[in-house]
Amino acid sequence: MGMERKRKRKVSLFDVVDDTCVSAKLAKTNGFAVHGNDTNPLVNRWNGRPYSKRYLEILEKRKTLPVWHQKEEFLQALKANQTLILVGETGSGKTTQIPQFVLEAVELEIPDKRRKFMVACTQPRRVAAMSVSRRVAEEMDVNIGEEVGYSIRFEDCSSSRTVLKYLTDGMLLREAMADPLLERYKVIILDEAHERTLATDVLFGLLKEVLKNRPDLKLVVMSATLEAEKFQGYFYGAPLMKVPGRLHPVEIFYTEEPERDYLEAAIRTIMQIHMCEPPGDILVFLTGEEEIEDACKKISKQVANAGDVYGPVKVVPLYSTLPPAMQQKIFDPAPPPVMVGGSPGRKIVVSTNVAETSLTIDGIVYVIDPGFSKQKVYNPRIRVESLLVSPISKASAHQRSGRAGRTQPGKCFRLYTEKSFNNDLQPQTYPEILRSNLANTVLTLKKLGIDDLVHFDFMDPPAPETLMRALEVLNYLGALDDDGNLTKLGEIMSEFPLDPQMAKMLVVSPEFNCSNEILSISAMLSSKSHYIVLSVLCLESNRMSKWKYNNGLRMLLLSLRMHACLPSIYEDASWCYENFINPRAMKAADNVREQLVRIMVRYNLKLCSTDFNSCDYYIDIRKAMLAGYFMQVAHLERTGHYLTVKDKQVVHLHPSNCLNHKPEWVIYNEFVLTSRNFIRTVTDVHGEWILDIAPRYFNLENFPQCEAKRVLEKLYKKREREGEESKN
DNA sequence: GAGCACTGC
Repeated sequence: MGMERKRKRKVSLFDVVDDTCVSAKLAKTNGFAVHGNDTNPLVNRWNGRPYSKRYLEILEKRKTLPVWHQKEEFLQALKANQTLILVGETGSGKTTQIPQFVLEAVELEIPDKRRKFMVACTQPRRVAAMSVSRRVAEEMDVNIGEEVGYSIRFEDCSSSRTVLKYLTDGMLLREAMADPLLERYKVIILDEAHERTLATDVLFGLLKEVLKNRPDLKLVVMSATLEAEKFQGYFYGAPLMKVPGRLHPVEIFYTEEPERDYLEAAIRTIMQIHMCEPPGDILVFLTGEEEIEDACKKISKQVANAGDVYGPVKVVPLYSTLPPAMQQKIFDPAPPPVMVGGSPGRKIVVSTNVAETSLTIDGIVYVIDPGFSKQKVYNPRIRVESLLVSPISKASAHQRSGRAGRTQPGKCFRLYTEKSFNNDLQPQTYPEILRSNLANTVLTLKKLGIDDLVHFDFMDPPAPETLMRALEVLNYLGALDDDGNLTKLGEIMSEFPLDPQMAKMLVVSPEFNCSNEILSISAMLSSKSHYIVLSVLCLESNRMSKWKYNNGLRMLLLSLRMHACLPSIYEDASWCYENFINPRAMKAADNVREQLVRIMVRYNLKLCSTDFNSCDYYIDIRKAMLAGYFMQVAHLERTGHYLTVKDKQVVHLHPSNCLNHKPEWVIYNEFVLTSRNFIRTVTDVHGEWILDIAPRYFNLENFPQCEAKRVLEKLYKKREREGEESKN
């Protein structure tokens, strides 16, 4: 209800607040008047220039895409409905063609030409947004960034002339935070909706509300086929259009019996294909880096043992944290025969789920699918996200097998029985929203003006406990008041692309006189800090002892400080080497830092540092960290183990920590559940600070009985005594 | 004394 009221108010402001006036004027001077020139088939209506020869060539190819056969049908359905669902498999051309069809059919200027609207098309991944928009700009014979553009974090490649914008789903959600009715758009296309990313799921619910308040806005939801009816039900029975894909047939094979060891079975299958099947590259899906590297070694060894009768093999690992140069190897051609007339070579790609959606490798003919992947799971009771090797879904298995049929008919070997496929695999992977900590999402929703989360129309509503946990965390952080309304602090926090704890730490850091340092820490933590230092260390264990000799934390903070002061220093490769720093990761962190600084400046948050020679320098930093992470405190018990405060989980310092002793109180950035409960990226804090900085969370009245409580009680009493003494 | 599925802002 609250949201609707707010929205309506915003609509009434429509004529007063018109931030597109400038762009409208620009558009006119940029030749937008040619818009009416549709009748001249040789002139591009978007920029008034004659079409190039290349345009006409591409146009002929475009017309052979399956989706073109249904162009008229689509345009009629679009005209007649506010929401439309379009399902189509890989190769239908929907991602590139549908937005162009929409442009042809929708009036993007209001009659007096004071306002110009856009068409948006969302993608779950940045690379897709970039590459697809480039392709479409070429197809439309315009320059990228002008009439067709894209917008992703760190890069807005669009202009006042842009009529079609590809953007990540997360980016559209960000835009909605500043413009809740998405008033700059006339049509919004949500692509790859079946992937059910957190951002897409939030956009679903949001757009349903926006559509009620914006009768002129249209929504097209594009997805793979499997969940089409569910989407239809959710969007009030919106019409469904099906577009055939264009893939080569893939023959599916199951095992007769369940496999006990999928890794062994996968390698056995590879060898069978290599020795018995016609030429063609192989793609194997495994679960993680270590498993993949291990498998690659074993495969190379077995191929070598098989002898020269069979063709040569190139085994290539693939996972997202692999350096880009190594990732490129998946596109290398298969090796040539060893001798003239010998058996042709084969490329074997051993990959995580990246090859399922994000990366496409042409030339794959055989897919081996053991049926597992690492998936995120969330336990709201102890607020911990962890990764678990779990069976994949039917949809995922389908997607994997499709990877064999991109260039010619292929084969997919599923290392489980057909019965297991039918009975054991769930139809869809659980959407991310059901497997995540929602603190950040709830903050975003509040900022979007959604007051009543319980009745928010989620396609799959998260567990009430997960929502309650998120509300509780935000309330303790001061982002929401006791009625669940967004506070001024919460509003500022929501502007930062960070988790709420980190956003809080950053927003309050000027009070501790260390925002320059906290900016660096936030930037590095949110761009995976351990890769900056530790991956280098692991490779050079002989240098590690030298590094360990120094106080690790101080060392890291020192480099942080240099980072804060001299951002160009990491361009010096030898300096990076000497200081155990990965320049690529450092550059990424610096990008993040710059973005955070811009937000700080926008909200008048002071950029400041304590004097480096002051003994308060590190203390101030640690206090600011505590101000964000006081809900992630662990206490060292007399038994020598750490217990997380309140949740009372036994945890261990992750061996990658830089501490040379076990402090009584620590705050941690991450709780990871692997062979044991580990807390990773740990900083020591003092009990006295806890009382000062988070008195409400550490209020002893509703505190479970434990050693930490007794220690805190003593500290409170000591403080009382000191207070009285100073009075006397 | 362990070892990060994949995205995104």
